Amino acid sequence: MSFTPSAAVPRPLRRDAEQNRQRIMAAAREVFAQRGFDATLDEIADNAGLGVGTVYRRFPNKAALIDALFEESFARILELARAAAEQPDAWQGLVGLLSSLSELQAADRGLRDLMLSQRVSETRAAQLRDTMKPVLDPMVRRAQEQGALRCDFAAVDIPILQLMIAVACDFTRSSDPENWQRYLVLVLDALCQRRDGPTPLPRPALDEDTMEQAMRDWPAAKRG
Amino acid sequence: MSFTPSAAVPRPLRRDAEQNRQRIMAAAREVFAQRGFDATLDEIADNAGLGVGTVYRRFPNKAALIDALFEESFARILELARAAAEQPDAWQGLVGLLSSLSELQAADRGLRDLMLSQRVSETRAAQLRDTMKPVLDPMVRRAQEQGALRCDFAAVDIPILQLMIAVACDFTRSSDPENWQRYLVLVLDALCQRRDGPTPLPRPALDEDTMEQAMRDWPAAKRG
DNA sequence: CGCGAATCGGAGGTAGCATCTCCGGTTAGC
DNA sequence: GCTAACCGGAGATGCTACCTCCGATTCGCG
Repeated sequence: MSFTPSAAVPRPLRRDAEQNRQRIMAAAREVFAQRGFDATLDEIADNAGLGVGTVYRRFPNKAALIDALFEESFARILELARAAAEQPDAWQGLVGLLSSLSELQAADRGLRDLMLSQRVSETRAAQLRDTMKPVLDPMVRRAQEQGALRCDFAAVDIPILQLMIAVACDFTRSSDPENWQRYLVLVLDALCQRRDGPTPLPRPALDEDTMEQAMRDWPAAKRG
Repeated sequence: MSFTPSAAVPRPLRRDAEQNRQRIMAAAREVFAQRGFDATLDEIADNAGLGVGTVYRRFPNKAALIDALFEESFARILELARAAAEQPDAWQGLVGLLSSLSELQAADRGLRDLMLSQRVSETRAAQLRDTMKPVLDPMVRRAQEQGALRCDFAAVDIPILQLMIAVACDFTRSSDPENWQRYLVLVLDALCQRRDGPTPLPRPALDEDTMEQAMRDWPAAKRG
């Protein structure tokens, strides 16, 4: 039993190979961020300026590549959750967390696929859930005890709300990639215990033409 | 120039053919309701107890079949919208409309694909939008004037909220197909101008195991 | 410098899936 | 009974994504 993370490496990669491995990872980060996990490995290879074969020698398959990138993204998400949970005002913490997560997933589709367990291995998904739960649960309870968060809310609702915001984001992004903020604030107004008036929405509603175009551009509407 | 809708029908279908046409339509209604518009015509043919060839002789392609079913579904949606718009209490009308639409789309995925313009011909989608707009716009304005609906809400937000509820519905349906109601009420609480406390949520949050299973069963998470 | 092992490129093999066609066999109905 | 209309469903077609293969190239040790 070895305690070093990289045990029994028979031989380090040749220098060019190692450099290409880095390039592949970088390209994967970028391409996955834009297109999500259903981007092709061919795309990633192109983006890295390499052939697909090179990618496949370094990573046995697509899942392995995603897995190799998992740790760093996972750490980013966990970091946000921890920071949010440490806020004295738990409601502010929750608001901040939902905002940051929405922003991340709006900017990086791969991260979103990760958060929402799309095309992530079952093990990884479970790992993420198990790590997040003990961080989120107390924060939610505290926000409720402090009287700011509605008491019928539950921590498991968080991913579902993220999913809802993600869809709104996808749908409205073509006209302005920041339009998701409107729907985030709407959701937050749903979560608070009581309020005298609406929180001002940070973005205007889509106008007629934009809406029409959004329906066309929307990837999920593939024609029938 | 003829004013009859079915002009120049060269000859009525043979009796067995006409009966099969009905069977196909019925099967399509059922299968589309369960699986949405990406159900295969092969599935529909099976369900109708016929071969695919028969379906394709009657309808030149899948889009034509969907189109043939469009009118009746379209009428149902429009009917709901009109009824909602006629309510004296416009807020109640809006709440009722969002509820009914959500219920429809939860029970019939085809209807949802129709509402959200997925795989519906551009002409049809435009037709639906143009008909709905003059019904929804005044209702929204009235609800705002009556002081119940937040003033920064817009009628174009309605389809987006439907989309959000649809996703929540998809995600949570495996454990209980009525779970969407929880998220509908959340959304409604976001829309009202002011409230002293939260509207009680009609469904409990998903429990731990259900949540885990939901992530697995979810069609959008196709594995990586 | 030279040589063998490691690496690269990217054209295609393979697989899966959905739409739609084709034609030998069947049936309605005059 | 006879013919035009109809049926069935195997498979042609088209597409897309994952992955493999092998000749050409490059690294880097001796």
